[in-house]
Amino acid sequence: MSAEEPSVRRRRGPSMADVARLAGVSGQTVSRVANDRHNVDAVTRERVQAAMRQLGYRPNSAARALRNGEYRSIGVIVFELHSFGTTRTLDAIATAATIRGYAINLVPVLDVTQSAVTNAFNRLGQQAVDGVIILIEAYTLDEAGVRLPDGLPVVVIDSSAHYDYPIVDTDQRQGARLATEHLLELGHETVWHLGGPPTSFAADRRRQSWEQTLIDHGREVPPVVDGDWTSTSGYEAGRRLAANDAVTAVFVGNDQMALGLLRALYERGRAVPDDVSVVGFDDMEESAHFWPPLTTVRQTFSEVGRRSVDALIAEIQAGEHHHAPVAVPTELIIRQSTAPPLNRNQHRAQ
Amino acid sequence: MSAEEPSVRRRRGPSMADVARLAGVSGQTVSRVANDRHNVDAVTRERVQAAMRQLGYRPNSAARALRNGEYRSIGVIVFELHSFGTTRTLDAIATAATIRGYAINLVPVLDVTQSAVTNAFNRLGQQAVDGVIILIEAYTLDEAGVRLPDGLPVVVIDSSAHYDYPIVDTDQRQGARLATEHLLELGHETVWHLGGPPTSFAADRRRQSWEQTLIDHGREVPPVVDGDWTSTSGYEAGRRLAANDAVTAVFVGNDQMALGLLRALYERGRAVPDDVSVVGFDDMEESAHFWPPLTTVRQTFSEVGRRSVDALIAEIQAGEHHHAPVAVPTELIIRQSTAPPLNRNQHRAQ
DNA sequence: ACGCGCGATGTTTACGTCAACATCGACGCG
DNA sequence: CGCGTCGATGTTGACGTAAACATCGCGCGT
Repeated sequence: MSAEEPSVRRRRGPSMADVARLAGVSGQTVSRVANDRHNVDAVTRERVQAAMRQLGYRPNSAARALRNGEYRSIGVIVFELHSFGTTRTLDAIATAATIRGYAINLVPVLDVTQSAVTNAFNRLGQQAVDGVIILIEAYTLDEAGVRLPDGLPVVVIDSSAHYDYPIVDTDQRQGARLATEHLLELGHETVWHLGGPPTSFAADRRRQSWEQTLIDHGREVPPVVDGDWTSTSGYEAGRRLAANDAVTAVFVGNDQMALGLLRALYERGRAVPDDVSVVGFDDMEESAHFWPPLTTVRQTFSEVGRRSVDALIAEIQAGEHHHAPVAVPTELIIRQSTAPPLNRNQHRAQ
Repeated sequence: MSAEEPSVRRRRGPSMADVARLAGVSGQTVSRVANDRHNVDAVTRERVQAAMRQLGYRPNSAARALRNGEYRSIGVIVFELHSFGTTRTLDAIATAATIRGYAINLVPVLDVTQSAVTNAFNRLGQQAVDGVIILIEAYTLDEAGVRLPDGLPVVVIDSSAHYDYPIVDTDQRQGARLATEHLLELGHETVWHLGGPPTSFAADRRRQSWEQTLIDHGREVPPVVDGDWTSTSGYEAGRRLAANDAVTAVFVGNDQMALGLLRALYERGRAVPDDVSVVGFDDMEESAHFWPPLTTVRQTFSEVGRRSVDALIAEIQAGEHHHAPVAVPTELIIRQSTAPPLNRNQHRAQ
């Protein structure tokens, strides 16, 4: 142990040339072995592999990237890792990319200012990536007069269609309609909405679709209350809704805010689902254990992640440019936070 | 403009040589401008920058890495992005690394098998990184007879001390003691424990510390119930605890499981905190809005992330090797899920 | 027996950047 | 007025890899 100690920390590991020397072959043969080419004699291959093992050789990916003109790496621009959706999508992207043989380069936007976004884009421009997935709520994108280098393939998740980039997203419209119609079918006269931040396109589409659904069914459209996706904002907005006896059904923009609303309703003594029905959006793992277990719209984040990686790699490899946005469908998960409305008498009686 | 158009623009962008030609200088001068060296005439600098803009030049990071022998990139091995802690820590790592001028290379372990872990390590060995942060629950590490290439600096988060790598982690012992003593001070005779998976070192340390605290106070140590961090497992384990009238205080290994326990207690008709007090661990954003708002131990994930990046960069740049593990302290956040026990009479009366 | 073909292996070179060294001209000082 | 100095800029080469091309030797067909 003491004799082996690598006291002289050398920056660079062994190169092909070192392996070649030890194995008594040329560098090219080492290269062929490293890349699993077939035209190498079995004996030679074995000898080279032994040399690699002995030296602890690992190919220098910088040299490889320089030589080949591609990095086999995907950049992912992310604003924050606090929301359930972003996290899950990132997870799915990482998995899909890994399976396809691409590495992930995570580029956080440090704060909400324009300059921070521009900065992140610039950083990414310098980064060793073949393409980029943008995973930030799009308003930030819109505000920043941001330009990624031409010729760098880009896929956008959760965004407006302002950009000439392919878009992959959950089918927000379909999900919001599912939620709203579920509540109407239970017999509620109308459905209130606790929405996400107005700056988010996802929130905006859910709001629009909720509104359209109500209109399609000839119902009144109550005023919207906005949160910012956090359960704290859901609680605060929820207190206003809880104080309003006309509210019997609420479609909430995500599960975290729904949790805040549930709390506000309890504090006000309004029973869920007897007095008020609540539907969320996302289906986080926890939602099944809220009290009562939350009826919600399940997003298939894994699918969103996978599809965006597929789209990006298609662009990288073939220069394909799919303009048709991909919309991943949702599914309504009915649990115990929704029920038919009690009529007024029963309600008051209880 | 049209005459100039590089219509056959293939994979590779413009290089220094292209910029140099357009600006009428040597490549070296372009390099100096790109790297903000001071010894360039202001006029020349301006001309070069104009050329860069016109061509959309961005330095080729592969060539740079090859030349300089460093990637300015950190690899992060991650098992899953489902748990609150992992996500937050990753966020903090990404932020800290970016500030220090390092990129993040995210390497997911695709599943729990040994080969997947080994595989991830191998992938990482090929990756363009100067160092590695391991952010997976350590048992997986232990089982896989894993070897990262020598000379590649590594920092481990949430792990055993079996490895010769620096460790940064939340002070699990102190946190568990805080939680347990809080419940004892409220007057509970003893404290039950709903722990994380036995394979997790974090879970193990919390369990040990809870037990030690009880022993130090001369209390009985009840049998442990285990979950796997998910709220579903918390619910299932919680049903057993809820059915046991002797249980008046529970320290839960994380907030997600605590949510499941709360649900189990409600279903059983046991009031929180009047019949049973509950303390969680983590302090997720949602915990403040559980019903009742959860008393919990706050982990400062941002600090854990920052410290691990600091430790890693110190190793990368100076070859320093800190063996002293870093333990980041926790803080008890008292909310409404804990209270003194009702005495038996009152309890039965209600 | 001779040459052709083919598989195994070697040699050369370029990928883009930047450190090291070389050069060149202007300015100051004795 | 000549030489030294210093700042601005240019030239060369090496980082590690892999494609393209070159070479070598063996077996097979006639």
